Amino acid sequence: MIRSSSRRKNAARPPRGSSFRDRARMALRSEGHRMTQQRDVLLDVIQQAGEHLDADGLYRLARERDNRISLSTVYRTLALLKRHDLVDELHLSEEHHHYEAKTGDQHFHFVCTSCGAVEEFAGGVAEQLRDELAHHHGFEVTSMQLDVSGLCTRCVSQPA
Amino acid sequence: MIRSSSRRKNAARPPRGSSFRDRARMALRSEGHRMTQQRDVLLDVIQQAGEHLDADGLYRLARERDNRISLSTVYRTLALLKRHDLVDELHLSEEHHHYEAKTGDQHFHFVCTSCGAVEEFAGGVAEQLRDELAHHHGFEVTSMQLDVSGLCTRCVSQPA
DNA sequence: GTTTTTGCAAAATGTTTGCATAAAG
DNA sequence: CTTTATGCAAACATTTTGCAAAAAC
Repeated sequence: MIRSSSRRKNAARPPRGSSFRDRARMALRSEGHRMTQQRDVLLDVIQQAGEHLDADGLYRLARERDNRISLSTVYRTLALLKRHDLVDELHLSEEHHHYEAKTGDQHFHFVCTSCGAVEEFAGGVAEQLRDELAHHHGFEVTSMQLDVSGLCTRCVSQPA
Repeated sequence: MIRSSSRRKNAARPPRGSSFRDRARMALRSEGHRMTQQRDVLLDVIQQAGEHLDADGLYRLARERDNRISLSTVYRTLALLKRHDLVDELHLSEEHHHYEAKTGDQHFHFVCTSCGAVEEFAGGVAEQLRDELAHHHGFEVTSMQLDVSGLCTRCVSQPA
């Protein structure tokens, strides 16, 4: 007997609140991309680790679970996810890129210059800024990236 | 006859409102660095061109004036200027770094996703954000970089 | 004359790509 | 069986470095 849960497989979009992994899976499939072992592991790693990993970090984590993955695949997958707006590529102050699952709610980054910790903070500033730019400059804002650096709570209290 | 302008040469710091070039010259000399032809040209180029050039762009411009300069020197000079807080290194959404003379007054960047134009805008947001981060998170902010992307006035009005 | 800076070529990074093979559908 | 994705190694773009020669002081 067919229950109201577990609907038919061609559901148009992932249910509200679904995990990054589920959303990504669905988005990729619906565009005719194949769900390979490598992509599956990567999606999981990105979701779990969550915070600001670089390609090499993701590669390492993925490899711990399944060593049949190469760095090229990591890059290719990240590019694919980026194209589908599933991850954000961050340009923090380092020489390489960082990636994170896109959540929809705007948040920004704080990097501690002393210990290197990266923390996120939500942006009430965003809306205000968006308006200001629209009014004063005629810009139509599609994305913002705010990166702040300085000393985090711990490093403030215990100077190096 | 000695006039009140043109003071003695060991003035402690560059006069208020002096050009980037002058400030830089002075800062470097006072630290025992030598003022070479190459550095001189570069300082001038950075000052004149002003906006967000990458190393290669600066190299090209410098070379137009004096072909006795190499890309290595450009990089080395930029690193030196960065170390002395005379230029900012920007991490816009591209693969290479951009540089600009540090002015002291906070400004942020808007990149048009359609035509690629980079515009600056001053930040009244800055102070507010600094306070918010100090109070809510205990961060001591030393620098902020805000990069906004979207459509600039022209591209809004004349869709591609 | 001593020390710093330069140019060059070579190395080091981080990322992308061509191509034959493997896996997905 | 057809098409897409993978691994590998090689290519690329940007930035850094070692070293002998040149320029600054």
